Amino acid sequence: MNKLVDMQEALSNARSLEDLQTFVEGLRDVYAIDNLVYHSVNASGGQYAALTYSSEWVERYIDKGYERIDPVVQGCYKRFTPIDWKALDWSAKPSRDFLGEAASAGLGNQGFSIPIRGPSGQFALFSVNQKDNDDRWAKFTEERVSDLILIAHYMNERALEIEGGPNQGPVRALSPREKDALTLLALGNNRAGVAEALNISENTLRVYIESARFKMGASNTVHAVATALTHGLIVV
Amino acid sequence: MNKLVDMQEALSNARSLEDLQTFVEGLRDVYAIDNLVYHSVNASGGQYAALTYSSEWVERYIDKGYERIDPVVQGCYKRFTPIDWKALDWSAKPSRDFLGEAASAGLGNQGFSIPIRGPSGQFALFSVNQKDNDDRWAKFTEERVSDLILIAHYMNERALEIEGGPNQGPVRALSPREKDALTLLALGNNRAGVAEALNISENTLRVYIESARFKMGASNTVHAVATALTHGLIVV
DNA sequence: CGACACCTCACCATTTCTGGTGAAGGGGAA
DNA sequence: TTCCCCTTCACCAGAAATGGTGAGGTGTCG
Repeated sequence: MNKLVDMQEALSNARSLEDLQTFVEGLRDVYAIDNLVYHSVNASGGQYAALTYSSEWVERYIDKGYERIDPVVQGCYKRFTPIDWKALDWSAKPSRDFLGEAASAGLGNQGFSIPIRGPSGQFALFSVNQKDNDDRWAKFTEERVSDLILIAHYMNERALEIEGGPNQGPVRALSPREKDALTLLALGNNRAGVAEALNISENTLRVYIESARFKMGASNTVHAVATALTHGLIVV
Repeated sequence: MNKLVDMQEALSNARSLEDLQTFVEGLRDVYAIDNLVYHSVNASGGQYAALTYSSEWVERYIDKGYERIDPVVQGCYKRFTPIDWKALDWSAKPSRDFLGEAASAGLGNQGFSIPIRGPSGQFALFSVNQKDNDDRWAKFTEERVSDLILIAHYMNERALEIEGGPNQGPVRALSPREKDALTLLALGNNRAGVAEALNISENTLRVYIESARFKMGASNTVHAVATALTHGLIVV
């Protein structure tokens, strides 16, 4: 009996956001986990989540803007590798208060999260939460973390493909010169410096910046560079 | 005999970039793959690669700047999910020429790549290249892709931890107001708009932008926003 | 061949940004 | 309590970016 294969198949049949919610609930049961969370944010700020926490906790979390102090979110955004919640920094006072509140809301004491990054600035967090002692939790993570990493990535893949999910439309590709221009600007050059580096006149340079801006619907240079960056159109 | 577990152990013992090179060669032999490539680029443009291609091909590739036309690189930068090279766009003339050259250099006709993204704009590509017919290749990918996804992620993790590898030092954290300011700028607001949104004077806003610039060593606003973005200091 | 996208350059008035300096109250950490 | 960082505001001159329009050449795809 291979749980991983079953889960992958269940995922490949998911066709809607509701299916993903059903999937995380099924995953929770199959792996005997207390709570599971999949949460995705895209470059436009659009969010989508499928989770098994109580709606009271979710509402409170959103209401209070806890994502701003939650060490899981704050810590994972700067990482890319799965991390046990114990390894995060809980020293700040707001963090400890938050921890107490979470416990009151019925969350388990153990957890780990898998950060997932996609193109266009998409970022998702796949978290497992469990009420358990350290020994059993260590055993659980050792056994399950590989499966869950794969499931997290497959789930993110599905979520991005599903209509209305965290995905967002493509942006028109940039021409080589437009990429060059925006890349050099992102690196800190001003227009004069970029024009010199590219060996073109500043007037020509402006045409590239403006056409790139137009293509991406950006309102100014800062916006254009930021958009190109978050959409993976340029690499700095 | 579990190859995956062996490989994970071999990886956890890697302590240097040379060890990673040895690792990819070992991985190639254990999985009976023709060629393997791990290539990482960080936000500062620093690059590191461990691969099994001939040094002639690597030199030629770098010399000619083939990363600019290689559909594998171009295609993967916009994706986050493993992809078979057959599914990429090879229609452009430079792409087809490149394919011919690669074949002459002894590369196999089949391949897939696993894009991996880290924080601070780190991006790595883990590619498998094989000379094989479609049927056997399909069977190979079906059997091995899960293992290779995990290995790719573990390898990237190790590479980032190794001194001199693709990782780069942290940047001083931004204050909440500094984040607000840069975020709104990245979204396309000008200073007047940001000041209004934040309900502060434009003079105050400037202090934030300048102190953020100072912290990140950015030479202007575009650079500051780009840096904050690629280092995961702000989310747009 | 014609459409279309790309690359190159110019001009000009206006808006916006930058650099540098000074100052004051609030809060947390040592 | 003292020190440092955060937040808030002001002034000013000079540098840089912007918006809009026009126009020439090259290459590719159908």
